[in-house]
Amino acid sequence: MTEDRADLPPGLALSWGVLPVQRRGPKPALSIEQIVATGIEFGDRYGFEAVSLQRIAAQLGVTTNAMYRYVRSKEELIVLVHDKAVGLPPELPSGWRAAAIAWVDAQVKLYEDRPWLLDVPIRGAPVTPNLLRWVEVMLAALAETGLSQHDNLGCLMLLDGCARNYAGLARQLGASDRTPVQSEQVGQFLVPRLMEGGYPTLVSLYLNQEYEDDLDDDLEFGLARILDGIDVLIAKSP
Amino acid sequence: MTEDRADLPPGLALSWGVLPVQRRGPKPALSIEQIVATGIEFGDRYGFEAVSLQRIAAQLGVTTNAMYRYVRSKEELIVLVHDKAVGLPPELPSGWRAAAIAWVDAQVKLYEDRPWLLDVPIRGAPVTPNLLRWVEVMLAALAETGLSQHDNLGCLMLLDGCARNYAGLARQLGASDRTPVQSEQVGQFLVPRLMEGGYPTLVSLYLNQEYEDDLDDDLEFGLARILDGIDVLIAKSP
DNA sequence: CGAAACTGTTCAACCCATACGCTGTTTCAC
DNA sequence: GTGAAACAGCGTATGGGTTGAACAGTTTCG
Repeated sequence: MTEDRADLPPGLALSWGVLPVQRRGPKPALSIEQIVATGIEFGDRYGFEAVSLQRIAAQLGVTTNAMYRYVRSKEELIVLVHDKAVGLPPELPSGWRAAAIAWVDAQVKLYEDRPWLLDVPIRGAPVTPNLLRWVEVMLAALAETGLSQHDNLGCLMLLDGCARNYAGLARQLGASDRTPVQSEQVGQFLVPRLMEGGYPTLVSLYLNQEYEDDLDDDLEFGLARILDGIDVLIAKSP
Repeated sequence: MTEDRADLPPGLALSWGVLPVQRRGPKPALSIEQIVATGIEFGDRYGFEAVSLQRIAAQLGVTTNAMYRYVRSKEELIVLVHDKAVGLPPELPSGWRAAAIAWVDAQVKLYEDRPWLLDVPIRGAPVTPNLLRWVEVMLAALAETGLSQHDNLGCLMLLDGCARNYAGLARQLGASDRTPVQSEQVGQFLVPRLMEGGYPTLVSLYLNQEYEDDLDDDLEFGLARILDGIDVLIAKSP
C-alpha cells in the first residue's frame, strides 16, 4: 500500500519535496518553487495579507483556480511560503550561552527583514524542513547543558518566545515612530483616564516617560533573565 | 476646540466609554455593549473567525451595514471584543513571586476558557481599560522588587510572553489530541526524513517520545526559569 | 493511433468588509 | 406647535477573497 499523504497536514509533503508524480498530460506551466517565491515577494513588498492565491496567480499570468493544481488550499500555500521565507538558521558559536544569543539575534534579524512572518498564523508544532532546522541547531547547542531533552525543549521555547516577543514589539514601535503625533494624542487621551481610573503605576510610567527606551536593551534584558534562569537550573541539577 | 477623537486608534475612545453624543434622530436599536457581547458569544462558540460584522448583524436582526453606525471598522469591533473578553485581572497575592505565578496562571486559565483570544491580532501596545488593568496590577506587584520601572516592564513582558507561549502550546496540543491518528501519520512521514536529512537531535527526541509531557510542567518550568532569572537580577542590583 | 491523465480555463457560488444614497424618525430651535 | 436638521437603518453595489464543478485542450503511455 502506498503512502497516503492525502490527510497529512497541509504543506507537510510539499515542503519536503514530495510531490505527486505526473506521467501523462501537459507539463505544468508553473512550479511550486515559482509560486512560493512569488508569495514571498508579495509578502516582502506588501505584507502578509498580500500573499493571496489571487495575486500570485495574476502575477504569474494564470487564473486563480489554476493554483489549486499545485496547492490544496491557501493554508498549504502559507505553510510553504512560511518555511521558505524563514530559511536556514545561522551557524551557532560554541557554548550554549553564546549560541542562544546568536540564535535569538538571528531570529530577531529575520523578523526585522520580514516583519510579515510575525503575522503567519501558527497552526501547530513545526513540521517543515527549515523550521525544524532552526529547532535542531538550537537543541544541539543546548545538549551541552546536561539537562534532559525535555528541559532543553523548554529552554528553546522560552528563547523562541523571547525572540518573537521582542521582534513583535520592535515592529509595532517602529511603525508607531512614523506617527509620533498620534502617539502624543493617545497619551493626552489616556493619561487623565488612567489617573481617574486608578492606574497609578501606569500613570507614573507614562509621566516618567520610562517607556522610551532602546529596544535592543529590552531584548538584552529579557534574554539575560532567561539565560540566568537556565544557569540556575544547571547549577542545581546534579 | 473639542477633542478630536476621529484619528485615535480604533476602539480607544469606545473602550473607555466615550461615545459620540447623540441629540437628534431615532434612538439606536442596538448598543455597543450588545454588539460586543454578541461578538464574544460567537467567539466562545465558533472561534475567532466567527466574530464578524455580518454574523453579529444577522444575530441581532439587523443588516451588516447597520453595524457601521456603531463601529468604524471591523478592527474597532475586534479591539472592543478583545478587551471585554479579557475582563478584569484577579487579585494578586502579596510577594512579587507569588503574584507573578498567580498572574500567569490567571492568563493561562483565561486562554483556556477563550482560546480564540490567542488569535486576536495585536496591533500595538495595549490601550484599553481591561488590558491596561492587567498591566497595572502586575506592575504594582513588581514594584517591591526595587528594580527600575523600565526593568519591571521588561519582567512583565517576559511573563506575558511566557503565558501566551504556553497557552498557545496547550491549545494546539489539546487540538491534536483529538486526532492521534494524524499525529502518528506525521511521525511516520517525518522521522525517516529527519534521519536522512541530518536532524539527529530531533530524531532522538521523537524516538524517546520526550515530547509527551504534561503541559503544566512545561509552564512551571518556563516560569521558574524566568523568576530565577529575575531573582538573580535583584540580587545583583544594589 | 486511441485513450487515459493531467493541464488551465470559464462559470459559479460563497463570504467578507465597505461605500453610497434613500427613507423615515426624532428632537431641537424657533 | 412646527419645521428642519440630524441621524438610524436599509437596499444596493463594489471589490477582494477562497473554493468548487464542468469543460476543453495537450501530452504520453499502451
